[in-house]
Amino acid sequence: MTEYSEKPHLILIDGSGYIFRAYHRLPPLTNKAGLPAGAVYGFTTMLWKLVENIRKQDDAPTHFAVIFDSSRKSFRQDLYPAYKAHRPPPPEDLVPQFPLIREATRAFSVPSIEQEGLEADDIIACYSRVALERGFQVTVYSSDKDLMQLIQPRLNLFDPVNNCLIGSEQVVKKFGVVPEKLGDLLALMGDTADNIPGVPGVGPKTASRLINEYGNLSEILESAPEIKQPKLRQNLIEYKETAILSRELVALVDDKPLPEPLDNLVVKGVDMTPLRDFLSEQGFSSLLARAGGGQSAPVADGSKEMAASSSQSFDPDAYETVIDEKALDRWIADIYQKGQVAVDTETDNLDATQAQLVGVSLSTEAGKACYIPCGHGGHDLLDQKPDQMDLLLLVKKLKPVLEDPSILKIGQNIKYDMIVLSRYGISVQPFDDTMLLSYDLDAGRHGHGMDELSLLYFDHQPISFKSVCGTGKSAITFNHVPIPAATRYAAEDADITFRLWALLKPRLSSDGATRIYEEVDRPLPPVIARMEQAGITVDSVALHHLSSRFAHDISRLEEEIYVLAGCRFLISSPKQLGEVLFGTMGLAGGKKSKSGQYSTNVTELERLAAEGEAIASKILEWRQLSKLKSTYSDALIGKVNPETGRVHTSFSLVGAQTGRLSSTDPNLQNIPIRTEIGREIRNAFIAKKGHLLLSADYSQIELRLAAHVADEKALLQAFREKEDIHALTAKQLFGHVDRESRARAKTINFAILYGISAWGLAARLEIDRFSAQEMIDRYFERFPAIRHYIDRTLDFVRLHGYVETPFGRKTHLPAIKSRKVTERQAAERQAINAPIQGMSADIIKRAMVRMEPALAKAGLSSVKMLLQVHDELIFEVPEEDIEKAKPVIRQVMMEAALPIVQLSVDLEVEIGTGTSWGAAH
DNA sequence: AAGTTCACG
DNA sequence: GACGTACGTGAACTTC
Repeated sequence: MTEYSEKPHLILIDGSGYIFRAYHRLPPLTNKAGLPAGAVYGFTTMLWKLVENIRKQDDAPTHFAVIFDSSRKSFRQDLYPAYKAHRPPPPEDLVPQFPLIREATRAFSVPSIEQEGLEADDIIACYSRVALERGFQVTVYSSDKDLMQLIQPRLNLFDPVNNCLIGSEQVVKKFGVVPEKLGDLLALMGDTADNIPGVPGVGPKTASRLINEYGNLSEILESAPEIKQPKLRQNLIEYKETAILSRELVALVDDKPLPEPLDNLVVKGVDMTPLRDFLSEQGFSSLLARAGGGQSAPVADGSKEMAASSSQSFDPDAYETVIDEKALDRWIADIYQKGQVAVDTETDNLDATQAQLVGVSLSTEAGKACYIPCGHGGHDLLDQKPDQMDLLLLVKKLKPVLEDPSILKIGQNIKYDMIVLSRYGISVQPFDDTMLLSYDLDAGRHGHGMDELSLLYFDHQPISFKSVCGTGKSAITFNHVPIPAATRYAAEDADITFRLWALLKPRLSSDGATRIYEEVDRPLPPVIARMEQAGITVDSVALHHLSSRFAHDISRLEEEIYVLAGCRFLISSPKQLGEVLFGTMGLAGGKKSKSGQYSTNVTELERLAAEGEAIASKILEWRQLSKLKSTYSDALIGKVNPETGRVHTSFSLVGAQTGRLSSTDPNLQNIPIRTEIGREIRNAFIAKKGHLLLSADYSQIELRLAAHVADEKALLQAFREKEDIHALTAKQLFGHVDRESRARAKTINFAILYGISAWGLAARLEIDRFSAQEMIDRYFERFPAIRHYIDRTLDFVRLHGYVETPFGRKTHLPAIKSRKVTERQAAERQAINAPIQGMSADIIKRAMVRMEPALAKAGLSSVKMLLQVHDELIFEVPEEDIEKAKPVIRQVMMEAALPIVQLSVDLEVEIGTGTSWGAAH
């Protein structure tokens, strides 16, 4: 037996878990030989990362192996033939990849282990037992709940998805029992994926309660007759044998002989030859390049060239925790010397409007960052607070810096920090926002979250919020994070933010994005922050009434639907509904969706309803009411902030590729209006006492902008003469105007904005493709400049890979070069639409920025802007100021494009007022 | 986590 | 000759 001078550490990779994750994460690629290799590639990159990262760790492994399932049969099938019987066979394009994946493992000089009759979990258990007996530390890379049974001192799981360790504590948090009891819990619960029966009616909650009450499974089964709940008692008695069988099935076997001696798993350097051979055989050229040119591979003799590929590496131990005044003064002096600082606030709530400050992190140069805790420790009196900075002192010291006009503050999504800090009397300015920089430079290329940008630019995976605070119910708020961990996380965020700024800011001018950043997006965060903080009042009583009315109608409809269907089923399940309608009931209609399911969407149901199927109209009504109840009346009540009594949405500045805002938690940009019953939801948005809501919306702004960018004289003239634009189109296309032809013309006008296709238009208008094509041809005949605009735009996007608005907002469309026709055509339609939708967004954003100063100048500071819904702004106005406010708002909105863009068409603004949002329309 | 549906501009 | 269709969002729900 070999002796190790260092403390031995064994890492075991659950290979099967990795395979399936790689398969689902990646598109179906093929290798050089034309065989499917998406999973092979994914697995290879994961292994690469793993091998590379492992070397960087302090407790680097001395032993390392990847474990695979050998075949689909294990001893468990002998025990219980139905075990995993419901599992569909692996996808057919995955099957040929299994042997390649084992080959990949060996190419990295890593042992690949499997054993007939045993599952990977069992082999892992066997190695773990032996290693622990020999005094090893063991880490199992898997998030499989069965493997969590193994957790004990010196053995942890590492969850590769969330990048965090899973120990006893996490198991208790997740399941409510210690790892030793997990087998009993899993046996009681059962597992549908593995077809482990368990005890009916027992889920995770009941199982953990029973275990904590009675100690273990056999005690529970023995004490079953005493249990109070009749159904549970009966099930525990009746399914006693099933429970015992389930216990055997979930138990991991740890006493089989090892397929390879433990000593054979010792970590060696990577032999480059087989690795390069493998990569080149598969045609993984980017990886080959990284492994090539005589450079050594990831683990080879501990060299650092992989880590050095990013400009400067990240060292979490270099970050400082600042808890005394002197240290803070040193940082402030450094900020004044440098002239700029990256700032990030840590709080106890993701919702900025409710968040308390927990700490602040600062960074003044790459690699140099600190964290200043000021709100750690629990909030009840008994909880001890750690040594940290006094909150009031911190605010007093930081306020002059954050408000100093000569110091640039850099944030990643700085709107959040502005909202938090404003509640401590700090108004941050001037500022840059790295998220907005990225958005204005690279919309359409990738996302703009910090983790994604860090990985992209620095090849560095930041410490995840999840790994610090956990997820789901067991998540803790940041004030409960121990300060050393908080420093590593928070200071790193400031460090990354600073580095992103240094990288992205210079690109503004070289990429031609200065105008859109400076004139449209950068001024927005404080404006939107104030809107979010203002919130809007909802009438909870009215919403409650609506909810109960909906509930009543929904259950009535349910009964009627069941009668018509002749059976009970989950109406909310499209799968079950499709089977009932088109299977059991035998209604006409075919398989529609990609996954082979019957389509049951509005169009289908309306078709059935028109054919006289009573059940279809009932389902449509049921759907409408369920939607209104669950998404609106129920949900909005829960979103009322207890402190303000109002609902505060969060607007995302980078949510849409085109420059539009988006709204979340709750989304207040999709409140119903199109149906009578839906509009009642909108009526529940009300003005506060003595005020009215004012809604101002741009009339047909996108069509006007299309007319402008295309310079289509016929359309421009029609707008100038205030003609009904859809009626005009109807007249041009059909020679006459009535309700029907105007509605069709309206559809066509929209189709133009969206990038028309004969098929799409045909479906919408329920005509054949040829008539649709004829209509499109006629449209272009009458409005030739529109066709010219489309052609020009497509030429441009094919040449440059992006389109842009007159304000310089770019949308990148890399799919324009796709070899797949459908992807390419989709990109073409986006290219036609993005400049128009984007310009509309630019204009309303400029109006929003100018609105506050304009109102203030007119003595209307009490008018509050509350919401933006793409072409509409909602204000709350004191009753007596209504008439004075209207012309100010109208003028700002109409002139918002000036002076950068002189539109060849007027923008019209329609204004309505009322006590509710519904009434203001 | 993906797929389906549906609310809005 | 087949493909699969409007553009942009977010939330709830079921299924795997």
